[in-house]
Amino acid sequence: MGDASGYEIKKLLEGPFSHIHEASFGAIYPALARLQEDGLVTCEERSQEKRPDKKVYALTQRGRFDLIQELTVIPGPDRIRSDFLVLMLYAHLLPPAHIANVIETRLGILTSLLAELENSDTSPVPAGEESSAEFVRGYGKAVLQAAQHYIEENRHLVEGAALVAGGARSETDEKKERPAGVAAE
Amino acid sequence: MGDASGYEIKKLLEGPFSHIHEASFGAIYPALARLQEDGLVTCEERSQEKRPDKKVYALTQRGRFDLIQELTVIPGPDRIRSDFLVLMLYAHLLPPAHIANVIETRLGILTSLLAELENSDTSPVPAGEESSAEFVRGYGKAVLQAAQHYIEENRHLVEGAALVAGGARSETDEKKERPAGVAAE
DNA sequence: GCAATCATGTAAAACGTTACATGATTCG
DNA sequence: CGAATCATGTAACGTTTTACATGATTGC
Repeated sequence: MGDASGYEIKKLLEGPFSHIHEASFGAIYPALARLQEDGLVTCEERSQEKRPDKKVYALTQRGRFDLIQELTVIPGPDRIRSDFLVLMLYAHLLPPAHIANVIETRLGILTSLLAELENSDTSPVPAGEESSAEFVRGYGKAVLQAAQHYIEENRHLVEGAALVAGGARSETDEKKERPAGVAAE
Repeated sequence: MGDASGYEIKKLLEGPFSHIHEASFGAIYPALARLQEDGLVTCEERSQEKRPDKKVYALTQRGRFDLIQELTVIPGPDRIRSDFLVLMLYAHLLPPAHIANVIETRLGILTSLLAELENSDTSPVPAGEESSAEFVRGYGKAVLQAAQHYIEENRHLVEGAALVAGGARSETDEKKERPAGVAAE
């Protein structure tokens, strides 16, 4: 999708592409070095003023060919690790105030990911790639919004869990507790 | 969520929990062995007729305590690797027939995952965990359905070239991959 | 002044998958 | 009769994170 440095790739994977894939610097930099060794990308060093130098990588013809080869494999199901959902599965074991806190944090995460997707609407995309990029962005929006709405409308299922079981509600949250949404009943 | 063997845990992560987390046998069996060594689970060997023996693991009190400790960490964003979305990002580089095939396969995967979630509605859940389990199942349904609907209504964005090329959309496409790859435009 | 952003990279350690080994039973 | 399901496990290999190292500039 155009030339980029390792740092820029990381930022993309944290922002508008966070619903697609993730990678750390320790994965990205060695990968770029390997690709360059194999002649699949070229590297152009750019000096910048008031900023560290950067290395901008670009696909070679062989690189593009190899990419296409990789892409012909029919993809299996997405691989997901949701610490959030694992936690929700055991919501009944935890203090309701903590669950409320987790839910608020999650809604904040979803809101900021959606905001980043909206922002990237206006960012330029190379010719011929507009509709592919639009499809992927739209997919992210649809899924993130579904998650957001579902959580908003069903949070009572996990925040109410211990209300039934216990008589007293303890304020013994050793973490920083910011309720903000426990009341509704 | 009750006692289980390694094999059963794997089946859960392939079926009703596939939208939460994944793990292979090579991760599960060593993990169970470690947990047992640390006294966090107990293991009961059960002989079965006409089936291999199985080892049924159960959380100990210390195991449950440790679990709760782990769960008090506020979860970050979900970690996702979607080969499907990566491919869609480069849809414009691939033959439209191949994209159509990939889309059909994906819709099939989503349908079967949803079916498994519906099935698990009727499976028994230990007392006190009903609403947590329901929340997580409902989340999965909401998100998978959103993906399904989005793909159905926006597949033209990535299959676009096929529309230009003319009507003949072959239903004879198998789930098998055709190594076409280089096929010209 | 302190934290964050920009920017690249290495090495140890942790993590996880894949492939293999074994073997009975059931389904088509 | 071959494939899938049930069932556990190991080892090699590959991948990935985490932590460290460095350093200028910008924002609060």
